[in-house]
Amino acid sequence: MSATVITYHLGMSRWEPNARGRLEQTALELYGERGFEQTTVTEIANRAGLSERTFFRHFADKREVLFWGAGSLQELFVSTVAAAPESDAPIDAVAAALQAAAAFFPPERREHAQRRQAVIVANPGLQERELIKLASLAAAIAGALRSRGVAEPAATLTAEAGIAVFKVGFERWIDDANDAELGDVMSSSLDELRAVTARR
Amino acid sequence: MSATVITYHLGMSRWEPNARGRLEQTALELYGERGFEQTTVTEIANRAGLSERTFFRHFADKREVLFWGAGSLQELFVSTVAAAPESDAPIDAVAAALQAAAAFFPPERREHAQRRQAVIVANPGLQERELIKLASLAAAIAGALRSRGVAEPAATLTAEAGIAVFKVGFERWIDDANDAELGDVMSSSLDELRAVTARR
DNA sequence: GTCGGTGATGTCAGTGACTGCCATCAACCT
DNA sequence: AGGTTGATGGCAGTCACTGACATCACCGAC
Repeated sequence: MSATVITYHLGMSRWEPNARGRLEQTALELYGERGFEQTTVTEIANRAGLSERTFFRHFADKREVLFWGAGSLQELFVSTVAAAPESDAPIDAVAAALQAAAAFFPPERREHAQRRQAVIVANPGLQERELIKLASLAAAIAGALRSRGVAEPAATLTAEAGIAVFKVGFERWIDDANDAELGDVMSSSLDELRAVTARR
Repeated sequence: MSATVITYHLGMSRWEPNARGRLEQTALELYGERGFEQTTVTEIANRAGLSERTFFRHFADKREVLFWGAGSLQELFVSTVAAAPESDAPIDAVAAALQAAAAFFPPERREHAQRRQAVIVANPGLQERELIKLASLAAAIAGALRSRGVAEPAATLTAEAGIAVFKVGFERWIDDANDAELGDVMSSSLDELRAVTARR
């Protein structure tokens, strides 16, 4: 363990910069090493050179530290759905958003995503948090579809279908031995969903 | 508030029977009256004539008391999928399970379901718990489909599509002003999903 | 240049969820 | 009668999370 150096340097501000980022990184490390439940918030904060209280100023709870990035993904989904050509069917607007989202996970990020996902699947509480983030994403997509004039329940069902594809696609991308592009996995997963729900 | 009478009666066992059921009912009442977070486990247990410690012997945590019935619903889903004719396509086996599940919520149970759902939608933590129960349900359905010889990712996608229909259908049934049968709502929701994912 | 406001942080005390451990006591079995 | 079992109570302890208040470098107004 490398001691975190917290000293004042010439030209530096009062505190080490990027407290939130340090907390995020430290938390992922500790959750990975000892497991989520065996890690206390005090440990995370101290290793990051901060106090427990400061952790809770940056993150609403012990789980949220792993999900802080979800907001930008949601914005990307919503803006892509909104920007799709009017002529696109709802499912095609969602398909476009899936491609845009896939671009947020380039091959370089796969290893980090794997570590993160390993922590999440090992703890039910973290899975709960992931699921509610995805549900929030689905609700936002449904809202964007409604803004395009899609009625209910079509908007919600299309959004939920899109999230189902995202979940399955992302999981396959994480687990896949070959290094397929996430966008391709998303495309084939959507195709598969269409095949599976098609009337015979 | 009616005082809970905890006395020993001739021919009765040492404790009032059905401790779990009393805890469940009391918790729903208090969550509804004061809200989930404003209710302490001690309050629930005491009003039910038990101790906090006993609450946690019956339920893993404060949220679980509202979700104890999920197990039997999951069994119903799985056994119905397993019992569907071999000739059924995966989505049709899931459709049959949706109908079987709908029979678990006859019109008489709607009012209770509404009260329960009102508590859940008012609290993010409870929504998280509901979502992980649905995810567990989806995983179980996917497993049942795999036992029928359905390959991945078709099994998981079909199961997730089924859960999406269940969520949307259940919510519509709860909110619906007219008193449609849940089975009918499920059918039309599934039709809508098919329409929305269909290729043009 | 000094002075007061601001923002990020620390400290501390408190509440409540949850757990481990041990005691109790009626019912049941032998 | 005596031993076992099962559901419970009591108690101490940990830890997540919150509110209130103090600190102190920075920064802009004067």
